[in-house]
Amino acid sequence: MGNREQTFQKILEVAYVMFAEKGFEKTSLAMIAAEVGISKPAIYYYFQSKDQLISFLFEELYKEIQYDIVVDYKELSPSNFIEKLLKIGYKSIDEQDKDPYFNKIFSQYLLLAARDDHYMQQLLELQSDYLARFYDIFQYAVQLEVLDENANIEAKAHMLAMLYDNIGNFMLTGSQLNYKAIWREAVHSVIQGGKDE
Amino acid sequence: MGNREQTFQKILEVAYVMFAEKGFEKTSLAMIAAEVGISKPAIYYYFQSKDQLISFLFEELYKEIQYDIVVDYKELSPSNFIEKLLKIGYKSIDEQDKDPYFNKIFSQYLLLAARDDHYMQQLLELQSDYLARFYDIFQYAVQLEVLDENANIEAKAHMLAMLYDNIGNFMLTGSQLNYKAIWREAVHSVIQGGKDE
DNA sequence: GTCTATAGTAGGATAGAC
DNA sequence: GTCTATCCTACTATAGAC
Repeated sequence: MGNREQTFQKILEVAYVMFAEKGFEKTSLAMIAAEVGISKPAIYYYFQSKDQLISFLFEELYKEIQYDIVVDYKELSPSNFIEKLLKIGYKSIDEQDKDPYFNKIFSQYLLLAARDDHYMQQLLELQSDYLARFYDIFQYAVQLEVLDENANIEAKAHMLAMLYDNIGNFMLTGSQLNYKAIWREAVHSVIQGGKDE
Repeated sequence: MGNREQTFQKILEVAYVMFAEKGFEKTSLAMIAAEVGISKPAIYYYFQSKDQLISFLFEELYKEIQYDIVVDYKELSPSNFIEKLLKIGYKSIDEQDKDPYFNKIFSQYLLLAARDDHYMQQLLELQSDYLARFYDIFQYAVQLEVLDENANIEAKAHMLAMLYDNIGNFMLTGSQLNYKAIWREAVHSVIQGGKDE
């Protein structure tokens, strides 16, 4: 890795942390530069503007998220279906403990999206991709006869997706809830309810 | 209402809308003053600083939220329990359609809270109050024998509370989901799951 | 109670040297 | 590739007149 690439990555890393901790607006380029160990104008060699730096960071996160929920359908069976569904939630809970910055940054992009169509469009893509993954899993559950085909598959899938999403937000506030128990309850409720209807 | 009170309220109303639309940082006191029809320094007659205006607005919202979920336990019976629980969600969904500003503002205070203990403390109070209300309702459900006492009451209550909360966030992004169907599914899943265990 | 005028500060961004 | 120096703009906040 050359000097150029090194500084570039360092700026991104520092910006990621500072944006998460202080927010986009309250983080000035001067502060980032100081932390990186370069001067403010040097940042302009790598990024056209502060907005472009923020936007570039989003693109990087965007790529990461898309590989977040991965399910290997070949592994799914009627007997291990619930277990696999539980693991999806557990994994997310464990990861959010590890990187406390991610959600702080991400919720800021959500706010930006309310005023910027470019971000909004990409976030909506993420969101619908996200909802679709849960929906796919539930459709497969019908095939496996874990769920009745008359059960309200879509509502069940969206419910779990929305809960999954909000666990991250709650962890952000530092609430010490038993998230795994909540997720377990949700998964069991949804699956059992679908067998009885 | 005197002139003084009138201008004071007008500043708050204008600030509420502009903060929601553009965000705290991108809304200057000059913009608020222009919209109100006074000059910028005039705002300092009513508020010590911009931060104090933001903080005051939060206090007002804080009071509103606390009266959000109201349940009259005398009205609850085994036969109408699910119906009443459904109404709590429906009401929130309908109200968020009406005031699109509330969530946009509120999510900004959430971000502030991550860096300001004062906000964090109050938000945590709101959140635990909120979780407790759902928990109380579910404990009452056990009394009514709508739910088995061995059912995981706490997890069920927290699950519904978190879903309830995130419906607002999703509506903020403009996602056109069938929120009432999702809420209905959640309520039914949770109650039915609890009877069978 | 609201104004005009202005101080003081800090931000993003650019020009040009090395 | 990184620097110094500097510009422009916009903001919060204050002083003091009316």
